[in-house]
Amino acid sequence: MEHKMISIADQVFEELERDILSGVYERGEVLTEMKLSERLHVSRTPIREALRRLEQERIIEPTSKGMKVIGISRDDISDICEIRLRLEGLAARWAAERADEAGIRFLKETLDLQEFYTQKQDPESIKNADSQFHQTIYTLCGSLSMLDTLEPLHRKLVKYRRVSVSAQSRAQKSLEEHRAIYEAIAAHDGDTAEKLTVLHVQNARDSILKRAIIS
Amino acid sequence: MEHKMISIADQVFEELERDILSGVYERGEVLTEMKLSERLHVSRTPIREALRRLEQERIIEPTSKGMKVIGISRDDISDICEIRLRLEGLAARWAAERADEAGIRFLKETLDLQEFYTQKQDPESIKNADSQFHQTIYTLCGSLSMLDTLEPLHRKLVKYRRVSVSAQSRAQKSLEEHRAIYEAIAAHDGDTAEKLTVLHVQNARDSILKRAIIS
DNA sequence: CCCCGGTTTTTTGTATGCGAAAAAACATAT
DNA sequence: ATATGTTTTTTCGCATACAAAAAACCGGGG
Repeated sequence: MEHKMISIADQVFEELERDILSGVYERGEVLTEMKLSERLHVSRTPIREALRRLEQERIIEPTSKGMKVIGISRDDISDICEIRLRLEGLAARWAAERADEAGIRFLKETLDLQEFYTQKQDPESIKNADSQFHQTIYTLCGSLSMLDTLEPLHRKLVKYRRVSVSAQSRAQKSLEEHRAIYEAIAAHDGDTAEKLTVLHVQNARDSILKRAIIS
Repeated sequence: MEHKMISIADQVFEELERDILSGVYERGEVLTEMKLSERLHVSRTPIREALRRLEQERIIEPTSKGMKVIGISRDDISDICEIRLRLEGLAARWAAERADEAGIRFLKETLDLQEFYTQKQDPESIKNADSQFHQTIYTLCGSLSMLDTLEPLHRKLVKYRRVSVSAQSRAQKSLEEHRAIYEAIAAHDGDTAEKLTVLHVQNARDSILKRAIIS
């Protein structure tokens, strides 16, 4: 079978995105193709490609001299949460209505994983499993447009979600909410799935906005 | 400071996007860098960049041999309309709450333009003015995340909007709905703006889905 | 002191070459 | 005739060289 070849450009993109979102590169810092090229020991071509993708996601911004790292303001976070509030419920509804058994089993697996790490109290892994649960719903909902819409928004919050979910009480509650959402989706109960998801996103928003001190 | 220079890559992107969305390149057709390179008389580099952006917007899809033009199904259109239904109202609300006087004046101008072309019965220009009105609201709402979310969705529908709006009765009705929305935004009445916009998007959806025979 | 012209430097934009990987075409043996 | 192995072609990924544009610099005149 054919292996999925991971291009250098992809690796650079992921590395830069991770490093920017996790603060390795600070807000306002200017990245130039040349500097990154010698820093990462690859030619400018894949660097350019990665920068273009970051630009399209508004993680960086072109300036007269290089690309500037864009910060995310408290208002941005609030707006993104509001947008998610309107969409995640619909995504969950569609997942409930459209997912097949294999998809539901896969969702169960991600849920089990989250449960495992929550018991372990491993914040980084909890965050990943939490994200995975949402991303899986985006996929199960059977609309690429929904996936393309929610995924970038979700990714932008991931930095602040880590802070949020690392409060053990919130992690526990998040797990319970996920479980309820899963049950509704597994039962193909769109109404309940949507309702529960809206509540979940509201709670997540409150948790993020309460704790987030935006740099 | 000199004026911004429009790169060849940008031009190629816009040309390809337009040609794909308007059917010059058909669904399923495979585009290779070399062919496009000689067809458009530019090197592979800007072609590559444009193709990458089209790929990210899921307008084309990588295959073993070249990039394949992705079609948009009736279900896709329906889903996109449903997503817009949840978001456009919020965008209009924010625009009403946040836009300044200059922004409102600008919105008025796009509305006047639409009125002009509607009287002229010039379908292509009507479509553009109609799109412009929505895009302006996305901008006025003061959330880049909202802009980035709604703009790609809106662009994907533009092909079918043309068909829809070319029905004179719908064009007239759309204009009236826009005017009402404008009034609400100009009066900073978020509730009304949201309500009217939801109705407007519903009507637009019905109009598109009724007429669209997806190739 | 400031500002205005031209020059230098920095940085991005584009073209092109080379090699790898995969697909296609071909040939050969059973 | 088909299956399998080999060569040829296609296509992309990456690196690099060169061009163009914009920013920074600098020296002379107000």
